Amino acid sequence: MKLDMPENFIQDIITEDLKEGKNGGKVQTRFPPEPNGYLHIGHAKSICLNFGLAEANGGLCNLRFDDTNPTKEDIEYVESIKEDVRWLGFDWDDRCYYASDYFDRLYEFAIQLIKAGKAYVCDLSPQEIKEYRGTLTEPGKESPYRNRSVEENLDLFRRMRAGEFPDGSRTLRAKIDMASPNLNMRDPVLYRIVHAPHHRTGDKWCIYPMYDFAHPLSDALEQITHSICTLEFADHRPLYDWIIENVDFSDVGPIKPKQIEFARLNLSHTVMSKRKLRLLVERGYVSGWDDPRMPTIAGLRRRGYTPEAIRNFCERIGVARRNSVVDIAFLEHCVREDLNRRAPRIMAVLRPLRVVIDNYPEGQVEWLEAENNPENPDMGTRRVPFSKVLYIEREDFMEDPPKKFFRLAPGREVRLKNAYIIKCDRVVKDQRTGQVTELHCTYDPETKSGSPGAGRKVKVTIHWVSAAHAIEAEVRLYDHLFRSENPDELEDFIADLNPNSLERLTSCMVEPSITGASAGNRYQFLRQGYFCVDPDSSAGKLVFNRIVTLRDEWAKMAGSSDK
RNA sequence: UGGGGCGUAGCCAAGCGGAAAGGCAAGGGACUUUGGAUCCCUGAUUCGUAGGUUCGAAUCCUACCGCCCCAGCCA
Repeated sequence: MKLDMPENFIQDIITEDLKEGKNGGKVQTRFPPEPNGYLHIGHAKSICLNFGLAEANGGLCNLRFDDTNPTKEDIEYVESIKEDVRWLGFDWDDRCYYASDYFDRLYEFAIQLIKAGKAYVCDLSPQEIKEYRGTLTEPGKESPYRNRSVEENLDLFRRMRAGEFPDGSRTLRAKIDMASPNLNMRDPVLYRIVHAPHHRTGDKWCIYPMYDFAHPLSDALEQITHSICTLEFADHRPLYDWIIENVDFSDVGPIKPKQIEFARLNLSHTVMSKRKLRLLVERGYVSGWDDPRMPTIAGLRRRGYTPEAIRNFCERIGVARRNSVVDIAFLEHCVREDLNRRAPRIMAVLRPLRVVIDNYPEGQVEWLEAENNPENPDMGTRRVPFSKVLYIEREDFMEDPPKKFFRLAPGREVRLKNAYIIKCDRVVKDQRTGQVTELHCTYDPETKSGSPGAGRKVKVTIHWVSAAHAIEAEVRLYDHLFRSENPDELEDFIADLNPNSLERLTSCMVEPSITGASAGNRYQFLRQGYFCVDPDSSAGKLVFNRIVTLRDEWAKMAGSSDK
């Protein structure tokens, strides 16, 4: 996987380190997800960064599951995470690690700290620890258990491990500084007692290391040179460094990992926290983690996004320390750009309006040639059937058109893509509702595409499908999940859900060349957007997801003031 | 009122003492058998504010203002 990483401040740091000969010229990164939820596009940014930086600097990136909290993690998530990282196009070879694989060594490191008088077993309850911690503006108080002897600490810690004490009754704490202005340094908990089975280590442990202890040491064990994480961990860096400096792991290697923080990705019109995404899934606001409206990798994949588009997006948004909200329009731009080059064109009528070509011979069928992708002639051509009765898009006809409407109207002409110019002669309406039910048109036989007479200009070209040959399909149209640009800052983000984020059209008509399409296939429906075959499709019925619309000048005009 | 971060166009984002990159969005035009694509053009006399240093400041200094994060035995 080759990423064209633009320069960023982390690359600057790496470049500087390399110049100074740090770490023997080695660059080693890691992507460390906690298996407690599905990956989303924010993780994609981190994945691209970690794998990209490693690759750009001749190094490697490990996949490491940060699974130190058995009560929140599950094997289901590790499988989905692996699938998503792989799908994005990254390869960790045989370097898939688990913090839980290090539990034995981490335990030894803890013993080491105890022996050095730098950690102690504390009997304070969770509530007491909180009270002793102090506040943002006042220093904390030292635990009465802070100065136990090394022997007693060793004994107690071994018994913690042996399961002699109930959950919450004791912890192992680092002995640092209860008066530190950085709360993370006020004797942070290193180990807690949790009598819960772990998805990988089973019942072997009843004490589990905290992130602040496990993470720097896992990095050390893997000899990570640059440990990249998000901004909220900046306050933890002094603790990260304290662990690295106070634990002796020189037998594993000389590299002392350094933590570097960057701003996580926020996307407009969606939420990114696992908690909120889980809520959407659990309360049924979406169909699942892979609902095509979700910003999860699984959701984007099902929607039809390509890994290339997502990677390109991640590379182009930049890496900085400033909190920001990237406009989702930029993500959409990235897929359009990718799909414009790759997606074959086909004609599909989403909201059919029947058109009868009065002067076209009954029963005649012409198979007309159509380009598969004007951007790429190598993609070849196909034949589409033309006959007397067609469907066109309801939106492509207006009985009383406004000034800028160039499409079909009584007495007006349009070109049918790859076919003929037709003229609208008569409008048939439902007597009761007044709804237009059918158009009668005449075609100009001289204007067949490719023929000498085809040069005649009309204002616009529309798509169509032969009624007798059309394949009926369901099409799901998606819009932003939330109405607000930044639902995250709302008191009640659920109330901001876009009621129109999904529209299902069940009687769409697609040209017959679609026959045989399978889940995951992507197409451009001419003039409408990019669509992807959904796994819900069955032999009898295709289901499409709209990935993204095409840019639409007319929609912009129509959407504004005078329609 | 403690500590840690961050303020460059509507949204991202380069810039690191010597005349404010680029992308998205927006607007205008050319072209077009997709109102698609493509191609042109239009934006900051100014970088949160105010002072200061300097021949010269978005870049250095000072003060102020604003926003984000931290008081889980979560990560």
